[in-house]
Amino acid sequence: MTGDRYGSEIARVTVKAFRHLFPDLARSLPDLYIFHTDLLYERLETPKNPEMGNYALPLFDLAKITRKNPAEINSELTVVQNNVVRKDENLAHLSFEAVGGFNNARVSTAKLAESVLKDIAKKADDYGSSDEGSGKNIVIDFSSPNIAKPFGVGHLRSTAIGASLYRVFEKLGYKPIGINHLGDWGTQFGKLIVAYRLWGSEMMNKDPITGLYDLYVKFHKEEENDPSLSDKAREAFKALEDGQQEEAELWKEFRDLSLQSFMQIYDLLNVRFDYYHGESFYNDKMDITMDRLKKAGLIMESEGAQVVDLEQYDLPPCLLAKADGATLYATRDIAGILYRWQEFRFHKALYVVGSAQRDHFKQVFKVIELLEEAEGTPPEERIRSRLHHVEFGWIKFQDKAMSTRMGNIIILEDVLAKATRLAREMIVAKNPNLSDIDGTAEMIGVGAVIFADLSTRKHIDVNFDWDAVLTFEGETGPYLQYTHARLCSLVRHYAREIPPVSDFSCFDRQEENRVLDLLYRFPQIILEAAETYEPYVISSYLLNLGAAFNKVYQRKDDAGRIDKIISDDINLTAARMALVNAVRVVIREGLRLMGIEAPEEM
RNA sequence: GCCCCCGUAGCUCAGGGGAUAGAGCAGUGGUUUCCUAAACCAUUGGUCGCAGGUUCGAUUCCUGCCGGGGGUACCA
Repeated sequence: MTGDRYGSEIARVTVKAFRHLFPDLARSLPDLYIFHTDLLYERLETPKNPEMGNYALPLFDLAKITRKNPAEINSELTVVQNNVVRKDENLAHLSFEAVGGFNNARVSTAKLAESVLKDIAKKADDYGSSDEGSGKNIVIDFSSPNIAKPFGVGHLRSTAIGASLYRVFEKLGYKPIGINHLGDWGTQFGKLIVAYRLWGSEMMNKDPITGLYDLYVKFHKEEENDPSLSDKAREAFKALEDGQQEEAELWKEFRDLSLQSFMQIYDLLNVRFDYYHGESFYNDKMDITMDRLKKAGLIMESEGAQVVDLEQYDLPPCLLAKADGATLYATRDIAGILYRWQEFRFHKALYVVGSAQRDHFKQVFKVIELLEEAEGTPPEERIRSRLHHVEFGWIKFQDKAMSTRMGNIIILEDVLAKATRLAREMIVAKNPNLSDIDGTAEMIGVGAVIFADLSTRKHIDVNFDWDAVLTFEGETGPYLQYTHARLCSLVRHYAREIPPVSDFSCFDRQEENRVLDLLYRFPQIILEAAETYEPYVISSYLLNLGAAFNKVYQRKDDAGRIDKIISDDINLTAARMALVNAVRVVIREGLRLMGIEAPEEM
């Protein structure tokens, strides 16, 4: 219940009331959750409908234990609760109400306003920050596109989720270490080298990445008619692995070209990495890794390949080396884990990789576990429990998987460019005097694309839908940016320092309570996003906050006129501006955590 | 074959043993002498894939089936 002051208070009052109501039960079943503040706190829910209050406790199971009607317990309970609260002026802001089997608790809007607005005014952008992660490294492996292939929308999820988790953990005081595990090694380079030698001159005079991509697609097409190409590709890769100069030079050229083009995209997305250790980075660590696994007695030969048998764990064998001796990606991942542990002593290592690779990570993590057992690593040095595969669903297009090989892919740069162009048109139509039209259009276009990607839970497969990404209305990034821009506009209109609020009693409406309740929960939302590795928690929260505020912003008085934030009533205006500023700060910070910029005007 | 994920409004998605199943988009009707209408308000729309089971209570948990996707040793 860290930080949730009101929840704790409600739990305490309720436990007190239960002890009073059920003294016999407290003796016979002292461990029952209703007699323990922390256990009862765990049972508190947020009411379905905000009008029902700020917290709710369902009493149905209690009805069973006490053999009483839940509604009856509830009405007796609320009488006692309200009595307790009335007698203690420190708790006078709480009230309880019985609604069927739900015991609903409310925090007075004025009190909520006082604590939340003061807190946010003081901490500003640091609201919701903590130092719980202080001194702890979190390795985040994300994005990891394949060299020599275009950066498709399929790679957006890993990039957006990873970049967001990076910021979330950083806000909680951890030291995140972002690693881009580039796919810069493997048999596809054999294919590219062969393709380049055969058709390179005709393809490579256009844009290099498009050229490489065309070569890749062409290779796969030709391979169907000419199986000997596959053998040539294998040979070329073998030559590369053996360090043949000609192959190595080609590889380096492909890698440099790709990296250059990826950097443009990362700049647009505002994503950065601490390391670009791709797969090739581990080439010189493979022998040591294999030796270590051999020494631990984990490796056996099977059908010519070197494997770790995992049958007793219900997993297919983990392949470490092919029959021809070439290593595989599992080997590189294992080497990567060992290297990262040695280098960073991470508290956790996250692998933001699609769910298609679930079995792969299960295998790799299991091998690590077996290695630690075999080597007798002391418990505090073991890393298995620190490793997490943060998996997510596919991005499909028209219900089909996108495939680079088939040439059926949507290029992220095109999507970003299209969204930005559309945003620009909108600005020109609506706010042509805006000073930085191009810069703002980019923030909006890119923000729309990122938000769309982070606005569904990560585990489900999503269909890429041009319309969904290019919509700026409703539950979208631009909706939040727009709300934020209007808040900034209010601050500009107010045109003076927002003074400390002296009287919070003007916050007395349901809609304001809702906004304040959401602001109050922001720190918990960040924690939840970190615990579940789920940026969606933040996007959905921000939409609720935006909608709740817009309701306040556009409410009307009895005469049907907009009840303005800025009015002749100086004190009322100052108080409302404190609320405006708080919402502005939280939306801007929330968007930042998602990797989205918030323009002050749009 | 076996394993995993998904199936909720026309569309895209939330919810996840209990309070009338929620949003956005699309549809319909409103709101601006303008604190940015990229907004707000109202309204239409659901046998929560199907069939059983557990339970006082299931859209939610369990089993089976149907439909979609993914994984299942030398790709990553």
